[in-house]
Amino acid sequence: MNYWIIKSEAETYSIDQMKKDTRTWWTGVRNYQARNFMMNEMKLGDLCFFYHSNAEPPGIAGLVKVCAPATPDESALDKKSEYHDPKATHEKPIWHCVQVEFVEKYANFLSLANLRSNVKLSKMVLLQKGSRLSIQPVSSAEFSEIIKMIG
DNA sequence: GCCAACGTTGGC
DNA sequence: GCCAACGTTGGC
Repeated sequence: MNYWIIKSEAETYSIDQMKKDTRTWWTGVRNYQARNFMMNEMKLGDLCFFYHSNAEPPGIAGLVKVCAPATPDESALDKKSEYHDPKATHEKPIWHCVQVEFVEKYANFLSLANLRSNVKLSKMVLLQKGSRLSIQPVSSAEFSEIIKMIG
């Protein structure tokens, strides 16, 4: 089992919307490193912290799990989508995404500032300077430490 | 709203 | 293949 953090702008797609939808394809990722995590490393059942970026405050809002493996991201092929990529074709879709399923919304929202205050998490990808990757790996030690903080 | 950090693009 | 210019991310 691997662990992840997936970011979403709270204004665009929040944990509340995730809860309402139950399941959603994680479309719109247009970064190769993040895509490669979804295509090559995310496994069914992997747990992902749901992170609100560009939020006030930013932080971990809940938990989801991978419920379907990566398939072509339809939004890249859809001319009307804001995520449309003119270089993507049905033969070479370029972008792929997994489906995730709602697990939990945390009663104790865990802010970025709070995460930074824990020295055990200082190596986390999320907390490195200039780290903007929208899908990031989380070690099992980091995962259990965060679960402990959420309580 | 600012701006540092990062990824991508495209000229050469 | 280099690298300047540009667009985006995301914390503050």
